[in-house]
Amino acid sequence: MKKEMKQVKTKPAVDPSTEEKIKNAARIIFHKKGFSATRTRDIAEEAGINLALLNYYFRSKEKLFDIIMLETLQGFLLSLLPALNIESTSLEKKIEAIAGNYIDLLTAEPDIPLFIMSELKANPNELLGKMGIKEVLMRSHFIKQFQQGIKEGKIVPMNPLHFMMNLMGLTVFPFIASPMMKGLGNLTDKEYNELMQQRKLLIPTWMKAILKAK
Amino acid sequence: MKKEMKQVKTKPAVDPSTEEKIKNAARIIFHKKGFSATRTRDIAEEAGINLALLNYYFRSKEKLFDIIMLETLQGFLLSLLPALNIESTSLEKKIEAIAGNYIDLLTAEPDIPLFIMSELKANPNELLGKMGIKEVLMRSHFIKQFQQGIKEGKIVPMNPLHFMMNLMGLTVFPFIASPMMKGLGNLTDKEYNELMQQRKLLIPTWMKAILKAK
DNA sequence: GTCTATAACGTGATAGAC
DNA sequence: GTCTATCACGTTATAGAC
Repeated sequence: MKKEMKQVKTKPAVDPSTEEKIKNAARIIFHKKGFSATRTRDIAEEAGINLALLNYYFRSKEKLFDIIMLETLQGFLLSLLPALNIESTSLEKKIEAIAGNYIDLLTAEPDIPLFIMSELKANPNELLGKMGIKEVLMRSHFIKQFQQGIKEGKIVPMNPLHFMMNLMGLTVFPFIASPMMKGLGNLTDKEYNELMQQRKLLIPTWMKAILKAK
Repeated sequence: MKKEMKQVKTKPAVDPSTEEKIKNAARIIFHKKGFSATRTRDIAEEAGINLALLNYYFRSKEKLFDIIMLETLQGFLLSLLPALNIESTSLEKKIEAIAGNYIDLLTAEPDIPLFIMSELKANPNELLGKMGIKEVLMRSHFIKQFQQGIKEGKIVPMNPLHFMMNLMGLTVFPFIASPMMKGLGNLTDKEYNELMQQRKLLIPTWMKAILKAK
């Protein structure tokens, strides 16, 4: 019996609502600094609004964070699904699509992986369970092709989790470790991004080799 | 002209000094929660001492953190060196040693990688430069063997950084992503550790395949 | 809805007795 | 060296005017 009605936004892209402005600011700051290190004042400043408005719209720092966390995790995991479930493409093509998509996504938003891993560990919640991502992933066409390949002797038998860890490790880890890697290699951001672009082609090659390695 | 003298510890193992107790507690809490999320009160409680003593010995939370950070980073990176510089072993054997060492280290202290990556990013300092690890790594026998392999046509030409990222990605990433992977795979800690143990043998096989992949 | 001012609380650090 | 008590400050959240 709620009486409030969602306000109709006439030009959401040109003139984002205050709520949107706060969420966008929160996303940026939370991703960059994590929950504990961000102050609500930072978010308010980034959004160009007053601190009180944040609590007016979202009641608390934690509630705002939960929203950002959920959206971020969904964006990260669900971006996999389209590639995973196209029945017409080979396993190799799917690997190519996943690596390419992730590298593009993370080049644009490099803070996401470390944010997710840190906050998921700090707050072992049931988010992953609620999202039902596990079931979707494990029943995907991608996994079916993988197991079919094993059955046909084209792929060396291996726990699918190893396979997922390898693909993610090769793709996502360089973004998590970029401060260290840039430091060890004396690389500028531009040079590092070029390495990442190279990996779009390299990772599928490597993954193919891994599938046959024994 | 310092007049203070280091106190002689008669039984450091049995009866650690207060300073040691605080450092050990700080290491545990900082590794688990990172700088921002840990409160000095947590450290004091973990150490079984009073909060005031922490400031008496280390002056500030930040100074204590810097010590832990330096020691942790050294422990993580320098643990590589012995394996890297043995001239009598093959590249394959070195990969085996590195993967095995890291998996053992991180099974015992799984918080270390996420701690290092997070804090290195939050505070882009010159620690890595100061440690001189870059030079040591790039001039190691390990890298020489790698480049020799390329010259002899036994290894597909590849930026050494890709090689390092791959080895670290396959080895270290599963520890960084363990909350997510355990969630996706519905695994207990014990089952996850078994997967990690399997990887001691699998990673060298995969890395060997990667070196030849084209 | 948006602001200013302030309350309520948590945290790092110190004073001072022992 | 170690403790209790307390300060000083920053931060989240709210009250209340507009």
